[in-house]
Amino acid sequence: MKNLTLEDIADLAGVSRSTVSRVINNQDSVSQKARKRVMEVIQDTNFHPNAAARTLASQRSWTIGLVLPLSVSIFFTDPYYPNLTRGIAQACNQNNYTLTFFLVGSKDEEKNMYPRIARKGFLDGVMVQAGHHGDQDIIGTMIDMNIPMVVVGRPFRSDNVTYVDIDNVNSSYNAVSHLIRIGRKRIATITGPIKSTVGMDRLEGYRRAIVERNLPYDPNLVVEGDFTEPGGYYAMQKILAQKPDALFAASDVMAMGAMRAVKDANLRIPEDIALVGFDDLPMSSYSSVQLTTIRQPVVQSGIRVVETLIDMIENGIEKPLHIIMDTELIIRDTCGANRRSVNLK
Amino acid sequence: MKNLTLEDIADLAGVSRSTVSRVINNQDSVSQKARKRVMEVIQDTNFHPNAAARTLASQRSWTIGLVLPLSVSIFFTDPYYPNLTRGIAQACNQNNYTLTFFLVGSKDEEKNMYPRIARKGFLDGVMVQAGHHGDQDIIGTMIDMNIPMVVVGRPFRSDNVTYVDIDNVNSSYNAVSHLIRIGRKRIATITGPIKSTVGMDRLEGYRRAIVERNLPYDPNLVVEGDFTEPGGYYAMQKILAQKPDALFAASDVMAMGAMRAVKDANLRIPEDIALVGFDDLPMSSYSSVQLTTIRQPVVQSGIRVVETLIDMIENGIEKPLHIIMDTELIIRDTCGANRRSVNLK
DNA sequence: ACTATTTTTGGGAGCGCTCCTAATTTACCC
DNA sequence: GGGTAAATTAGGAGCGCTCCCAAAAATAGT
Repeated sequence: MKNLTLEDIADLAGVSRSTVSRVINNQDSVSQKARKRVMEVIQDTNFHPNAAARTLASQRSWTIGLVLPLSVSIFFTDPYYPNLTRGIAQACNQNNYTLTFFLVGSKDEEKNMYPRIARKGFLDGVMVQAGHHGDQDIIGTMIDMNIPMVVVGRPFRSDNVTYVDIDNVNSSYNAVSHLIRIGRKRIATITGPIKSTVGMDRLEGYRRAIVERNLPYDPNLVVEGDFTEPGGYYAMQKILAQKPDALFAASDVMAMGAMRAVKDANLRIPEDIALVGFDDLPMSSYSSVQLTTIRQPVVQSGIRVVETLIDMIENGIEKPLHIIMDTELIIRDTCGANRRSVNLK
Repeated sequence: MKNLTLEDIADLAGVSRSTVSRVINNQDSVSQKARKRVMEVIQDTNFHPNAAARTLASQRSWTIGLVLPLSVSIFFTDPYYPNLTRGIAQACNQNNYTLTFFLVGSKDEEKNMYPRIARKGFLDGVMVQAGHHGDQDIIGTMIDMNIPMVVVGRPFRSDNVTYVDIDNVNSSYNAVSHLIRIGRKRIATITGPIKSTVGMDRLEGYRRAIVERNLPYDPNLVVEGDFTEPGGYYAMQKILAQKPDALFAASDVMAMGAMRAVKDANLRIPEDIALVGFDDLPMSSYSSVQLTTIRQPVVQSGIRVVETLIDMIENGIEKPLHIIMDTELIIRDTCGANRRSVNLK
């Protein structure tokens, strides 16, 4: 069975190639009669125009890419990424774009992946998860290739780049302020990787809250984590030696690890250690003592990223946009306060 | 800056379009001299051939798709999928294929996604996660469109389809047999969705082990779960009323929920309830009492799926293959036996 | 009825490659 | 050096669309 082409449909419908093309692209200036006839034939033959030919002729692929650089693939243990992906996929479907997926697994792969991502006639635009120094490579490549790009998370050099992020500094400032308000004095933190913007910013929020309330800033209470559960566990073991009365964990996954360490040390949450996490993963509410945390709108961020990118593709690139999504403090059990939620600016 | 084409490179290198094409496609019968010259120019100009044009001319896109149908997007809470995706992405990179991602979010989306997936000039082949009745639609569409396909997990109608799966019946048979061997008498199970092949098969393995050892098959000890943590929790609450002394959970995530229910009921694991899960997620070993479970090679399955598909694409489709990956019983704390691991056929 | 518009239609050119064939160059051998 | 075979090269045709422009058909206006 030979592949059908526009021309075949045209013959069957007794019109020209151009008319069929107009019908398919839903353009006007086609007579009712012709349109109806063509649509029938398309139905009957189950015809779908060849994607490559369309892309070549129109210079548009209706496909966008999501790049998860090396720095990210390590944290693939964090449900944050599946959720982000879900938002992105959903928005792509909604807008009739196709999503292609680049998961960089090793330094070697980067070399030949980046040009492949940016080559012409393939993607209309690109989303890059970033926030580590290593991510500047891919961002630079995309800028050089002049392909529309939206970055997820604030990259290190962000001036000429459109990105979607939350206000990490302010969010964690609020998380820690809450712990102080409740009366805790020795508040520790498990940070994200300190070479990442998320890690830095959430630590900065912690620092500001501490300093602003005239609590002593004790470096022994600050331990770097890696956004994994075991990472949180080991970090918390170190911290426990310092006799803290509260903890701000820069992610829920690390908070889970920390909780485990606290339990293993036979201490109680929140009585001995009050705890606030970050992310509001579904699993944060799957326990008898539920986690107080900062909720960030992961799925919505994904949607926003796609919408922003599509806007850039279809309406041209204006000046770089910095889009900040709202967060919320969800007060549950682990901080010891009464349950409620607080919108953060 | 105009886009470079093959012809431009040819001019710059003082050869013809064809020669440049040969160099790019790494074909022989190009003189050393010409090849060197062309490669230099390609380097200097940072040229990459247009993907759409290549696809149109060669009828190959070097792109494959992963379809997660509606039935799957519900379980996106299970780390199984991120891991599978990781294996798939890794194998794609290795083989220089690009991965596109179709996450079906709603019944409505299906309608216009399936033809889009199968349209010509777009994908060389497709991977479909399946195992529910609802997945027959997409499988049927792909077969009709005659596009190479590998299914992940055994679909309901599997005769004419190539798929990669594990032996679910035998694996859970072994899990339950282990509990029996240890001396447990009232063994309960939380199943997967019973309308899925995984759900059915793992239950069947449970049944066989019970019956074969002449234990009574008590329907009250069988509760359907949904592969989520809260699902496992509620299922276990029901089961606890039946005073079991062991549980086989059809997934680790549900096992986690079950453990939480057991703790909330002030019972001990493994003393009061012995527990075996299924999957061996990393998190299964992140607790003070670590989970005994069936390890399935998720990442490797992903790799195998891709390799099988590429083979079909490049070497044509032979008869349908049914590829079964090995599993392993990982004995840790929750069953009460001595830690070790047992390869399953 | 006969222009003057407007709406609809058809076909050429072109998107940037690959593949094929034929022409050219080079290598080889007596 | 001349003839043959082998290696290399060039360019045409074609992949299946979109876009543009000119031609044809329908409609309007007087």
